[in-house]
Amino acid sequence: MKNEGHEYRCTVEATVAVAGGKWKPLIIYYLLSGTKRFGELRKLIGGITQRSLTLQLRELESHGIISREVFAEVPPRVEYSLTELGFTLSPVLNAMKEWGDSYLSWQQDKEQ
Amino acid sequence: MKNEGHEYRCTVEATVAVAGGKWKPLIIYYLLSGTKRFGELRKLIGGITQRSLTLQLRELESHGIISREVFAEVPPRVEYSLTELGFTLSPVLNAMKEWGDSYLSWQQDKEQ
DNA sequence: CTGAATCCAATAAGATACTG
DNA sequence: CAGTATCTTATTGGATTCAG
Repeated sequence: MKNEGHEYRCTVEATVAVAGGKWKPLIIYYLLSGTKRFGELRKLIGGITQRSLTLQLRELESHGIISREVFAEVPPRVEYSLTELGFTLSPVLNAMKEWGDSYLSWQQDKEQ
Repeated sequence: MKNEGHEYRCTVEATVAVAGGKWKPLIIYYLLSGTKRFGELRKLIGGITQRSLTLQLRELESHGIISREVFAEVPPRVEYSLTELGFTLSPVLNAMKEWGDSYLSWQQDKEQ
C-alpha cells in the first residue's frame, strides 16, 4: 500500500494508497465521530497492536488525513483528529459502513 | 485481509475483508462498467502480475462478488463479471473514485 | 489465452519487553 | 499513557516455467 510518487491510471488507486489497507478505514471511520486518544482508538478497533496502530497513524498523518496533538502532561496524552482533508473521506467510509451492514444481513438471510 | 468467521465490531471491517486490499477495489471498479476477460483486466489494472490477479479474482469469487465464466474455445476465454451482490458495492467504489479525483486536484493546487 | 506451480524477496503484522 | 525496539511469523508480490 505504498505507491509513493507514481502516477495513477485510475484515481481509485490514489484512494487505496492513502486510505486503504487493513486498518486505515477503521481508524478514519472512528475519527469521523470526533477526536480520540491513542488508547481509545486501540480499544475501539480491538485486535490491533500498539505497533501497527502507531505505524498506521503515522502514515495517515504524513498524507495529511489526520493531525496529532501532544499534551505535555503526566501521564502523557496524545489526541488524533481528522484534518479538513480527512473529513472529505466521509462519503467513502459511510458507503463502506452501509455496505458492511447490508452484507451481514444478506448473509444472515442466506443461512436460513 | 482474511478475517474468515470472525465477528465484526464494526461493519466497516466486513467491507475491508471482502473488498479491501491493494487490488480488489480496482478490479471491482473496472467490472462495474461490464464483463471483462482476464487479459483485459490485467492490462487495465497494469502493474499486477498474473498470479496476484488470479488470487484476487478467486477471493472475490469465493465471497460471491464476481462470477467466472469459462468458454470451451481455443484459445480459451474466461470472462469475469460482477454478481448482483458485487454491483451493490458500486456506491463504495464510486465514492473512492470521486475522492481520488478530488485528492489529486487538491494536491495539484498545493504544488503552486 | 488463461491460468497453475514453484521458488524467492519484500512487506505487513504480531508478541514481547522496555521507556520517558 | 503512548509509544519504541527487537524479534518472529504471516501474507503478499514478483519472476519464471509449464500446461490445457
